[in-house]
Amino acid sequence: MPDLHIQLDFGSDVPIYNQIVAQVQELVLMGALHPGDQLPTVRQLAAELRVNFNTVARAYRILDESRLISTQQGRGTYILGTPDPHKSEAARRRTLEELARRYRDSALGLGFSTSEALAALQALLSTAAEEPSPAERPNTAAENGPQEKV
Amino acid sequence: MPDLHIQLDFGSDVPIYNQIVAQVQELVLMGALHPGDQLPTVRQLAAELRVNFNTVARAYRILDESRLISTQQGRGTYILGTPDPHKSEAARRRTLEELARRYRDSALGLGFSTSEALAALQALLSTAAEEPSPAERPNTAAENGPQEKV
DNA sequence: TTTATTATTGTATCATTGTATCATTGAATG
DNA sequence: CATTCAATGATACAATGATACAATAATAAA
Repeated sequence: MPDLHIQLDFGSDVPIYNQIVAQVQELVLMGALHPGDQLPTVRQLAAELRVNFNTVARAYRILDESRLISTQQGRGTYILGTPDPHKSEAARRRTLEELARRYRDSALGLGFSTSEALAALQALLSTAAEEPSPAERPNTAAENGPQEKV
Repeated sequence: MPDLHIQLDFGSDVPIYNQIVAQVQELVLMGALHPGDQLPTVRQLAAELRVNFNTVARAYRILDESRLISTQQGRGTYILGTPDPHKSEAARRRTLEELARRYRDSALGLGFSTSEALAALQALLSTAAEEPSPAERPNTAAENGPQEKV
């Protein structure tokens, strides 16, 4: 759990929670925080910064909504995996193949044939015609990161 | 002791224990788990899912209270009689569709298109040509399950 | 076999973490 | 002034984790 060295300016007109948001974003961008890293708890950081922990929680929630971190009740908050660009194309491909294997095995385990599994996927993809552009979609999933407290 | 192939989404707002409950219900409903089958121990499943075993225990307790499983201190947890003995074909179909949805969403989360997801599955199914016939799968069912002293 | 010991299983209790809701503050505005 | 509203604080809560415990099984000892 790294010390974030966040510096607040209580005289500023920019709200505390926004200062926290900005500085965490900065730390991630500069590479001081890596995917999977656990952030201080809302109460720890709040004590360090001499603010109410709700203010830290509010900052964390904003960062969570922007998919930069993952806040998990009872577990903590973790830096979320960077969207895509850092993962090599080969690694992405291997992950996709692993997902396909899992889907096939699950279907077989339920007594379906591989052709039925394939047909089910085709049916799903044809019904949901509107396929969101990967560029626009705010990276809903991938959630690889935070479950392991590194 | 079957591997349940439970997949958790730590970023979701639905609690872990509810995700476990839902997926076990699913597995029973579609016939992947039969009366008498022993579930993984709370610690085994917890280690596999990277969560605290109390979380698994909480899920098991909920399933026990709904009379779907029987948790027995010192013995383990076992599938009870299914409330609906005829696992409907519709339920199996719904489960397959849910699995397909998960596969698609995971692929999209990795930045792949739906067509790429489909192609990956097709490639996998073509390479592994040996497909076990569903008819051959013997019902590994409850024939001699570990007598539940309920 | 019988008994004692050890291991494994689920249970109970509390601590820790983030969340939800409302109260308070203080500055902007009329 | 009074009003309003965003920012922050206080409190209660839900989800998860850590630890000790009790019940059952498995094994060893007598």
